[in-house]
Formats: sequence, structure tokens, C-alpha cells
Amino acid sequence: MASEYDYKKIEKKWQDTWAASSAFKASDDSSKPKTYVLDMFPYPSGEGLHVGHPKGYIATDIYSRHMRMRGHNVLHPMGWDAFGLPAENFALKNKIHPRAAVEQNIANFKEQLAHIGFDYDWSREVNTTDPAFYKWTQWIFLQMFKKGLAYQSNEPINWCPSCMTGLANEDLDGDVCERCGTKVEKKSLPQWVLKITNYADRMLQDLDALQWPEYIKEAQRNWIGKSEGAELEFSISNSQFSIKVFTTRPDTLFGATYMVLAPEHPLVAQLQIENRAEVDSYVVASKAKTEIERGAAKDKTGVELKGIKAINPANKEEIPVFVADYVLWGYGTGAIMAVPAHDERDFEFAKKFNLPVREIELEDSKKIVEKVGGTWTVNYKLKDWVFSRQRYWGEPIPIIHCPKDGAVAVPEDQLPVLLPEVASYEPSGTGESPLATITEWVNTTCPTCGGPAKRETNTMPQWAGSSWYYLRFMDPHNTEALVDTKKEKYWAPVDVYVGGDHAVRHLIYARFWHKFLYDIGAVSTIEPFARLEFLGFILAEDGRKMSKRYGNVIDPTDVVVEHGADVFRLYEMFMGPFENTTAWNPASISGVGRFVERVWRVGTSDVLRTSDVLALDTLLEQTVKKVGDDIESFKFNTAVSQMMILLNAIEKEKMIGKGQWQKFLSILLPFAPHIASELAQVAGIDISAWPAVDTGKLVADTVVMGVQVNGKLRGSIELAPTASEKEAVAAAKNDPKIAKWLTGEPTKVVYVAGKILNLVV
RNA sequence: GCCCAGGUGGCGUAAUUGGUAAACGCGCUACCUUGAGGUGGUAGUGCCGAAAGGCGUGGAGGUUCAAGUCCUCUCCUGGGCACCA
Repeated sequence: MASEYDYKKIEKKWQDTWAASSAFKASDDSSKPKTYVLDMFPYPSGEGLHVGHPKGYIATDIYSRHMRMRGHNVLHPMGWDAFGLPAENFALKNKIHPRAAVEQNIANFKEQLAHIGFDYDWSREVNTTDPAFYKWTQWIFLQMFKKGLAYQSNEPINWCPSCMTGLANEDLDGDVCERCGTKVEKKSLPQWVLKITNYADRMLQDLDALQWPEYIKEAQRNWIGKSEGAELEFSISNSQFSIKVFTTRPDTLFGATYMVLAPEHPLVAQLQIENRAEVDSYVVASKAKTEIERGAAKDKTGVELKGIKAINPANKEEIPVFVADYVLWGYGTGAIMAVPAHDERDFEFAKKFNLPVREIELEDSKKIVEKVGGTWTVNYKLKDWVFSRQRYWGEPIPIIHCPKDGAVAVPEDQLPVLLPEVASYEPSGTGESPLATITEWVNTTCPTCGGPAKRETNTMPQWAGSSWYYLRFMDPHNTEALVDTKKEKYWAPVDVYVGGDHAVRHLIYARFWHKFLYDIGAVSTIEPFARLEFLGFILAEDGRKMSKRYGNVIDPTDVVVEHGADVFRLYEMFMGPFENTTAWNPASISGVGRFVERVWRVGTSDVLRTSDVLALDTLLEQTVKKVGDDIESFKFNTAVSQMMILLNAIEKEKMIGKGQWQKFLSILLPFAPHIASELAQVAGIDISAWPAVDTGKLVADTVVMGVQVNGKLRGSIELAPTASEKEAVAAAKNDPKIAKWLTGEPTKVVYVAGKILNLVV
């Protein structure tokens, strides 16, 4: 008779079995078709995992187990994205070395993951802070440097005064640091910048073919922000200067009644302006504001450059020139021709400064650009990637600064440039990295001339390692190359990539690096992630984000201890659509808890028959098909409910054929691998292969069809799905409930076999 | 302002893609079991109505034998971008 389901004992047993047999090791040399399933690897934070993290991991676990059952050679690895500010801040707060903090946190994460029964191939574990790993992060940087894609700049960048480091545009939330919420400042620092803009067009174009959620693609398109237009030149009267503008509307050129320069525009300083003092004070005031503050201003502001007139190249008209901060230096040419009749902002400004608004007949863009000698061009909102961080816990940038030879690459045979030990790794706040204080490390010799030189002391941003880690899983222990070409050709691309949150940053950086690696022949595909599944977060019961701050964090280990791993896995998949954000609901866990208990009771009672139970055939085959299809399309919630429907039917019949039970346990296995494995062993059946669908049994012998009279449902009839219209109408007339609505012979009959009968009278 | 998703019971949600709306689960109600509560089972559970029946997928129109699904307008929610020329 059925015994209590001892999930603690059984789950431990199977987890040990899988570990001992290296059951999930991926082979690099296989004739089987490959599937590479990847999770966005976690940041091993000090808070540990909460129940939101494993949601994606459960999905990839189900997907990868299912593909393995379908005969694929599956790569499903896990690793750690462990450089960056949070780890460093955690270490500072707890007064330990970041490396020690990372090790401790990783051990904690692994312990938590171990209880859930995942099928990771741990032999391929990677860690971005491992010198054997970041050697190749540095190597990629050097290749970019050699190709001119990594360059030094002194342009003012975003500086977070709290994190004491420069940031990229992608690291901002409006005008505050995405990490700590502090308002960023502009600061001029010597910076390494990566020329991501070179790839803007390809990143945009190649999005189309990707199997990604549309809104993620859209977010990337927005971020890249491509606009096509023309550059036109306006000469300035009585001077050698001219103003170049970018416009998407050259057809409105005749309506240009004034021009505007951004406050940062160099011409503002160069021109002979009569009201110099007024202009200068406006420029100073503008530069003190962030772009967001400028945008938030209710009123347009600006100052006319007295004594300066620009000449409209279309009609040779002289028009005034302003400096105004509604024009951004960072976009286009930092100068505009203002057409108040066709642009709301120009209109607003024109009204305030009493400038003419001229309605015009639009010209042909092509002709006018040609006529005034303009050039067609493309502009992007995307900016080059500010790549230097003035912090300790990151990959050292492998560059040596020589007074004679300038910036020189560290020779590749000297990689990795190890992150040195430092007495104090707190940020200095001066704009220099803590590494700058280690003189014996900083002072070195120039690889080119052998003279005295200094190492670059800035480190890479948190996003460096994650921009290529998926390649390393294909060949994690290679000391000669970041990935072996043959292995890369076999495994690439990532077939399914699963995660959340990084809609723009990580995905755009990784795509950029990947395309670069493609260009230098290091990888064979133009995109890294063929398919992307984005998950919805799990909120706390109170509807807020789970956070230590609110004290509402649920530890997956607690759930596993209380309910078991299989229940936890099933519950997270049953909560709702994978991409939905849903609140944690402990009451609902008991629903899947009952399901698992009932599966156990069925599997350990005497319901198994040697021959199939006919009454279950159709539903079983439908279930096998639906669960398989649903896993493929990441509709795990409906897969679980379908299995529940089947279990309800099995309980109703109080028996099931052994072969049928085998099919049921097989499709349950990816979701609830422990109990499925145990019950298969109990029954002495093999569930290692995904069952084939017996398509002949998919359609039931008889179906219940709705019957409508004049479009309103009046009853139902049961008959074969192949029944003729005549038979169906006869059956309907035979039913007194339906017949009472039939006042005469139907004037029209609509019959869709197996679905509906509609009688119009 | 522009661009993407979405609005279905008390709740999470489902709907064979134009064919019986609410499957599956939670919760709730009643009864049985359980010798005193977080057990298991049976039945019920969209709304109005005693019933017959009527109404019902944010709202208003429309197409159709038939609309949650398609079309037009509109309101609301979430997300992305935003003085980007």
C-alpha cells in the first residue's frame, strides 16, 4: 500500500546518483544534434539566492532535460559573474577581501542550487574573476585595441560621486547611478572607450532575424536610436566659420528662420560675439546642469549670439544664431537649423524669442540636399562604451603607458595581467583607481622601447566578463585560446538564452563583442544568442520586490525543506506564464504539493495494469503532445495543468497500463525529476527517452459539440467528430432542450465537424 | 510626446488561434471523514433570478451564422525611449 512520500530522502538519493554518475556532462565530440541552453549567470551577491533566481534555472533545467531525452547532446552550464561594484561594496562593508567575499558567496549559491536538483554540467563552471578566465577578457580588449576599437578619450563622462567611478550611459537611470541612485556629475577623466558605435548598424539589422521577445528587440532599437538625415552647412557672414547641422528634414530648409548651437559647441567660444559675457555665463550655467535637468525645464532658454548671422544655403537669407541648451552637444553635430513651423521645440523657442514662424511648401529632400551640397548621413543615439572604472575589483586593462610610445599593449604572452593585492582597495575618489597607489606594480618597462613606463590602473566595468562568458563554457579549460575553433563551431550559437533584467546593457554589449570576435575570426556566428526567453520576476507576497531591505525575501532552501524540490520546481512553473511577473503565494504551493502527493500515491499503489487502459489513451497522447510542445515554447504553466488533468483522469479510472504510466512519468521527469525517477525505479520502467506521440490516438471517438440556435448556445450533442451534417442536425432535433428552440426548419445550417453546429431559423 | 506589451471570476490564470468563456490550481460554501483546525474525500462555486431565462472577457460601435479572439474609435495599467533635431 501507499506509503508517505519521503521527499527529503528520495530527493537526496537522486541528487547523489546524478552527481556520482556525471549524468549531465556534455560531450564535445558527439554525433548527436547539439543544444546549448544557457542561463544568465548570476552575480554571487552576499544576500544569496531568493526564490526569483531559480525560476529561469528551473525553466532551462526542464528544457535541457527534455532535449536530452529527445536524443540531443545538451550543454547546460553555470558560472559566476563575480567582478564589479556590488561584490566590492559587500567586501568593504564586511571588511573582507573581495575575493574572499566572492568565494564565500559562490559556495553559498552552489549549496542553495544543489538542493533544487539541477542538471548543470559543473565540470564547465566558470568564474569571471579567475585569472584563467579574465586572461581572455583582457585578450579580447587587446584585439580591440589593435583594431583601433579601444581608444583613449578625455571627453567629460558620467561620474558617480558615491561609487567614485566613471560610468557608461547604459549604467544610468535617467541622470542617476543605476547602482546607488546618486545623481551623476560630468567629469573629464582619461578614459578607455570602446567603439561600439561602429557596430550600431549591424546590431540593428541583425536583430530582425533573432528569435527574441519583440519588446526586447524594440528596447535595443530605441537604445541604438538610428535616424537618417542630411548634414547641411550654413556659412557665417563675414567670417571663415560655418555651422554644420544634422537634420532628418532637409525638405523644411526653406522654413529655417534661425539656428541654435549647443552650449558645448566649440564655435560658441571661437566666434566674435558682441555680447560675449552674457553668452559665457549662459554656457557656464548650462554646463552645470545634467541633460535630464535641461530637459525638465518648463521653458526653453537661450541667448542670441549678437553680431552673428548665418546664411541659409537654400535662399541666402541671413538668420540669427542662438546658443540654447535644448540642443545637445552629444547628438548629431551639436547644432541645428530651427524650423519653428515643423518642430514643436523650435516653435516653442521661436514664440518665446519672437522669431518668425514660416509656413512653407515642402521641397524634395533629395533635390535640396544636392542643391546646397549637403551629405546624407546616419546618426545614432548609441554612444561609445566608456570602459574604464576607477575601482579595484575588476579586470586590469592590459595597457602600458610609455612617455615615448604612448599606450602600448601588454604582450599577449604576458597575459593575464593579474589584479595585484593592495593594502586598501577602497576607491580613492580622486578619479584614480586604488591600483594607482601600488607603485611597484604601476612602474614597469615599456614592451616596445624597454624604457620606464607605467601600467594602466583603471579596471574594466562589470559587464566585461559577461560579454563573452557563453563562449568559454564551450571550452572552459583551454589555455591556448579563448575557445577552440572546432568546439565553437559545434556548440555555437547559444540555442536558448534565459534570463531577465538586462534588456539593453548586457545583451547589447555581448552582441557587440560577439560581432567583433566574428570579424577577427574567433567565432563563426554573427549573433551569440539565437533565441532569448525573458522571464517575469517573482515578487514578494506583499507585491513588492524581494529585498533584504523589506525583510520579505523567501529563501528557496526553506521552500525545498518544507515542500521538497519537485514541489518547488512545479510551483514556480505553475505560477503563471513564464514571462509574467507574479507575487509569491504560499497557499498556492499546496496545490502542486497535492499533485505530487497524489502522483506518489498512484505510483505506489496497485493501479498498474499490464495492458493499457483504453479510456486513458486519447488524453494521454494529447498530454504527451501538449507537454512536449509547451516545453518547446516555454509555456510551462499549461504543461503542468495538462499533467494535472491527466492525473485526475487516472485517479478516476483507478488504474493505468504500465506503458501508459511510463509515458506519464517520462513527461513528468523534466519538471519533477526526483519523484519521477523514484517511481520509475519502483515500477521497474525506463524513462530516459521522450515518448513518441501516437498520433492515431490523438482524436477521440466521440466528442461533445455545442449546438447553437440563431447563434445562441442551446445545448450539446455527443457524436463522432467525423459525423455528417445530416447526422448532427438529426441529433440536435432529437434533443428536447434544443428542439424547443427550433420554431421551424432551419434556413441556414453551419456545421463545423467536431466543433460547432449552428442552426439559423 | 513616441514605441512596445497587456486589460477575462474573490485570486493565479486557460481558451484547440473565429466555434460550448473561465480548463487547471488557489480560496470559499456545505456535507462526510478525521475523537478538537492547518489531513483526506464528495458536491457546489462568473453575475442577476425561486425558476424559465437573461446578462457576461475595460468602454462604445462594427464585420460575421458565430467575436475574449478580426476592424474603427476610446479609456486604463505595466515597460522601453525621451528637448535625439
